[in-house]
Formats: sequence, structure tokens, C-alpha cells
Amino acid sequence: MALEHAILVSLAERATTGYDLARRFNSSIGYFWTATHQQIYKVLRRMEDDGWVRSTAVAQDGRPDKRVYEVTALGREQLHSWLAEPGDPETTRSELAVKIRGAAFGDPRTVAAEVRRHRALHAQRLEDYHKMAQRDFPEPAALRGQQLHQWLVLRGGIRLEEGLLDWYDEVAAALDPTITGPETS
Amino acid sequence: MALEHAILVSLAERATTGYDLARRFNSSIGYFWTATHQQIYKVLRRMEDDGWVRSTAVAQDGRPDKRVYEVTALGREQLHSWLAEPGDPETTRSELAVKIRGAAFGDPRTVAAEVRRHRALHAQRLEDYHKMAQRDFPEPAALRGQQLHQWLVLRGGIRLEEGLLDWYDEVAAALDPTITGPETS
DNA sequence: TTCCGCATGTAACCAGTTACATGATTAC
DNA sequence: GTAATCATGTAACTGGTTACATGCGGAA
Repeated sequence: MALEHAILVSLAERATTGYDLARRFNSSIGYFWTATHQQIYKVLRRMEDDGWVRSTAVAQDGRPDKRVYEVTALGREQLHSWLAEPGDPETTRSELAVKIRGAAFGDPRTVAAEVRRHRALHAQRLEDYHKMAQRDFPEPAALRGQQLHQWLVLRGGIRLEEGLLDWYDEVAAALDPTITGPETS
Repeated sequence: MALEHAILVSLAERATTGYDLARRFNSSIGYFWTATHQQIYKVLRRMEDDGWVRSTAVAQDGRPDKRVYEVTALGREQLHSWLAEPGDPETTRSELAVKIRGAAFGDPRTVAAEVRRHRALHAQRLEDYHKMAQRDFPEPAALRGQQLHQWLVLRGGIRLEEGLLDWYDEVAAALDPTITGPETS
């Protein structure tokens, strides 16, 4: 499992609550890893039992009490050694690709429309990434350390989305030649 | 779930055994969907209970008996309507991206080495895809129907791998400037 | 004689999703 | 008055992985 380690990375960057971790997994770190709050709370408790993190209850007024998590020395050790472990190569799982492959068993033009719909969603996501890049890393050449690493991952997200858009355009054009060119969404 | 539908697509292309389906999920269809034989047998049984597929026992000599599955009329209907359903956009999950983001909490150069290792694996995969493309689709412009759709998905796999290689090169260079340029593997 | 390919499965487990629940504060 | 934000959880379930099991035939 890698959610533990994704949490370790996120908490090592900054100690915070489970709630906030869940938000981070929907934005910054989320382009390459997602998790729901339920899953995060579950894993955090296990990590605390194992001594990888430690939590402090913080009372607040007007707002519910919260539990702030931070990485322990043992957690840092775990993270360090995990980073040196070799992992399996990525395997992608794309439902849309299955639909494209099966297009002949339905209506290829309907599948093309679905591809264009996904294209629009990913174009939006790409735009969001560009905005993040501009806002958080205006001068990429000057980056070092953690900032650089964060930027590299964001770059990966941008590349991935760009690649998808190109592919979707190619597929949509091939599946439905009556519509020409990519939309400008 | 989409494994059911991935199996429907594969079986609709050609009726076969669970064993052979498992092999297909490690090659052709496998660049965008993977499944173990255990999972496939489990799902096939459920699909048969639901009437999506039907199986025939075939005795063989020298080899164990086998059970050949084919898609029923109901299965084709299911496949047809699933192809028209809208799905969620893809979410990628990349353990390596988490490692890159966390590089500062370990040794960045060790992470760079891991990135280069993945680069080599994906370069190999890309080469395999190119060979498949050349062998199975020597004349892409002439493709129509199922063949065209299969080719489009293979194209997606090729694009994806190419994009990864570029990204890995960028990351490896940034994490470990002492080594210059991508390897020629 | 040892390993690989064909062929099918069971059992235990782990990771992740979906649905539901609570409750105060702030902004529209 | 209605919805969103902060904050944490339980319970049931689904999808997928890992380990183990069986057994024949052919090739090295």
C-alpha cells in the first residue's frame, strides 16, 4: 500500500488534521493520488497505532475540536527507507479505453461523444494545473528542494493531461469523422 | 465495476476460456486494464449467473478440460447500454509520483535512480507496443471497425509511455544533475 | 527430473467506496 | 431558511491481491 506513505509525505511537509489531508488529496497531491476522508481517518489510526504518527487534540471555539497529526521519528525512518525501495511500474486502468476498444459493439458515435466529454473535463483540469503552476511556482528555474519536487510532480500532471487531450482528439476524430477538429472548451 | 465490461468486450471479439482471457489481460487489452486469473474466474461465474455469458465444457486429450465462454444476447445488450453510459474521468495513481514529491525526505539521488529504473522498464514496454503495432496493424490508414478501435487504444498506450519517458527524463535530470541526458536502453 | 504451459479453482485478506450520522458556525 | 465549511467518524460492501492447490503432457 502506498496511501500510508502518501500521508507521510504530506504530513512531513506540514502537520495537520485528517480533514485537511483529505482536502490536500483532492488538490495538490491529488493529481497522482486520491483518497476519501473515511479512508484517511482509518489509515491515520492504524499509523498512530504503529507509531508512525502522533496526534494532539486541539480545542477550538465555534468549530469542532480537531486532532492534529505529525510524523514521528519512526515515521520519518519508514518514509526514508520506503523512498529507497524499488516499486512496480505503473499500471493504468482506463474504463474509457475499454469503451473505445468495444465501440463496435455499441454506437461508435456515442462513444465519440463520451470521449469528447472527457476531453472537456480534462481540458478544465489542465487549465487548473496551469493556474496552480503560475500561482505557486512562478519561477521554475529557481526552485530547489521540496518546492522543486512538488513542481516536478505538477509538471507530470500537466504532461499527462496534455497527452490525454491529444489522444482524445485523435480518437474522437477516428470514431466520428462527421465532426472535425477539437472543440475549444 | 468495469472488469465485467472489459471481459464482455474481449469475449465479444472472440469466445474463449478464462485462462486465455487472463493471458489477454496481460497483453493486448492489458495496457489499459489488468486482471488476475482468480479474479477473472470469479467474475465469469457471476456473469454466468446473471446470464451475460454462457459456457460450454470442452474435453481435450493430453490437456485438461476447458470451459469456453461466449457472450449471450443479454450480455450484448448490457455491453451496448454500458457503452452509452457516461463514466467518471480517469484518476491516475502513481506511487512513483509520491516518491518524487517526497524525495527531500530521503536521498533525492536514490529516487532519481528509481526513476531511471522505471524509465528503462517503460522504454521496454514502449518497444513492445511498437512491435505489436507493426505486426498487427502495418497499415493504420486502412483500418476500420474493431481493428481501428484496437489500434486507437494501442496508440493511447504508445502516447502514454512516450509521455512517461519524457517526464522521467525531466525528473531524473532535476533530481540528480550529476548524470546528464537519458540513457539509451 | 525439473520446469513450463494448459486449465481451473478455494480461502484469507487488504484496500477502497458508498451510505449514513452528527453538530456548530458562517455566508448568501 | 438554506447551503457550505469545519471536523470526525461507523458500517456494510465491493473489487482486487496473495497464497495455496491440483494434475497432465511435453520439452530441456
